Amino acid sequence: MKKIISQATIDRLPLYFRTLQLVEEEKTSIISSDELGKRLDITPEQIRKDLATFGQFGRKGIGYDVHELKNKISNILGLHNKWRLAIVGVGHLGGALANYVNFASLGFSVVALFDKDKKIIGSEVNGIKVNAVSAMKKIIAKRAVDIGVITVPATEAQEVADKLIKAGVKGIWNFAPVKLNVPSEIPLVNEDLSIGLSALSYHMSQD
Amino acid sequence: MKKIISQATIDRLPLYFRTLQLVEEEKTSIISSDELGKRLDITPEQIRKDLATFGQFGRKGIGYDVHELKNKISNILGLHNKWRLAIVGVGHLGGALANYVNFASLGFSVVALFDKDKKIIGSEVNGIKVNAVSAMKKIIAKRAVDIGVITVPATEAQEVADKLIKAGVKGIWNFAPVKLNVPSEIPLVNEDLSIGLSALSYHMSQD
DNA sequence: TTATTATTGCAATTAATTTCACATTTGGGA
DNA sequence: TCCCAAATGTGAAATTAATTGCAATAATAA
Repeated sequence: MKKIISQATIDRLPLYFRTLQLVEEEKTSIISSDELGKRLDITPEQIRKDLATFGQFGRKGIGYDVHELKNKISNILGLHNKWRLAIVGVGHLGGALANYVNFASLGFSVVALFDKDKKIIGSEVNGIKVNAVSAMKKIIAKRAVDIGVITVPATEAQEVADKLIKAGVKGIWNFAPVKLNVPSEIPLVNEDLSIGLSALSYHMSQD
Repeated sequence: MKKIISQATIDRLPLYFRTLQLVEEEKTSIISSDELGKRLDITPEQIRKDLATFGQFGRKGIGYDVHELKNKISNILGLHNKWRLAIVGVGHLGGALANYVNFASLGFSVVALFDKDKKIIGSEVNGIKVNAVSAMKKIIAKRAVDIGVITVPATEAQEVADKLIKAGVKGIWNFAPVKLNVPSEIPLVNEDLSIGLSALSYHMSQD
């Protein structure tokens, strides 16, 4: 009885979650879809519809319990899993992600770093030692890595993806600007910066 | 006679553009929607529909001229403008973006860096000197900056956005996980890493 | 107690996007 | 020259997503 939730809805849930975290810190215990919508520029109807896809637990005339809703969304998104990440490619972007503090508030932690460059292997980034790509299989198993983060050049990304999957990661977060082929049971999310930048360029050119 | 192109289509155009760049390097002069689709995992019908929104210039029975199509997409996306970027917040992420080479192939260049931390101001990143946020107005005008890139903490992002707009930038690329209020004539693109990561977590939790 | 106001949940509708189906065009080979 | 295979372009159908309208519920104040 798996309810199908649309990708559009899934992409809005983190926004709700983050806003609820902030609201919770403000010691507010109830919030309406209207207020949540104002903070995020999303219509309250859209929010109610999104939330309704996974059950009803708002209270008519009142609103939603902030704490309860936050936990519910956290569960839907699987954030209680405390996912463990390995970053492959400790260049500028990989290094930045290794230091990215916002992960922690979502329950993610970086537990391994890999690179193929001998000049980088052995150094430490944010307290984590950089290992050789050749040691991937062993270290990923040992540190119980769930998610592989790919921050290598596009030309090497497919090879790295194959290795990560062979080593046992359960999902891939890809920053390389290339389409990766992965088995259908391995979730893959692409973070393609050139799309957003190009879209910005497009909108700036319209007048 | 401005043709309205959907955001979904605009987001696919950079993928077509990038693939065409690669195909061009392979010295291939003609490509079919079928071949392009295979490389990107997008149906050929979808590609033809997307391209049809801005005119018809494929050749029936033949396909599309790689060079012509690439240039056409570049023009649609406004990539011929050679946009000039300023990055505000030279932390790990801002520093990584300052070094990001993929920008160049799309015609973007980073021409200014700003931070409020006195320990960082005056240092150089990728050959560009980091300036104080207080010098923003003057430097943005002088260096003809088009796009402001926000890589400061969420709590400071709105203030930075206001300053960038006052200084005259024509678009904003925001990496801070917060909803920014900007005038409707200033295009804004949000690059929210927690959305993708949360979506990955969601899909990994479904079984 | 009763009216009023706030707010959710949901069905119906509308809008946007994708997929399908096929007529049309082009080049090449018999 | 004529037929066939390979492609595009596009209207129609199907699907997916967003919006609208409203009944139902809860708290509060008269």
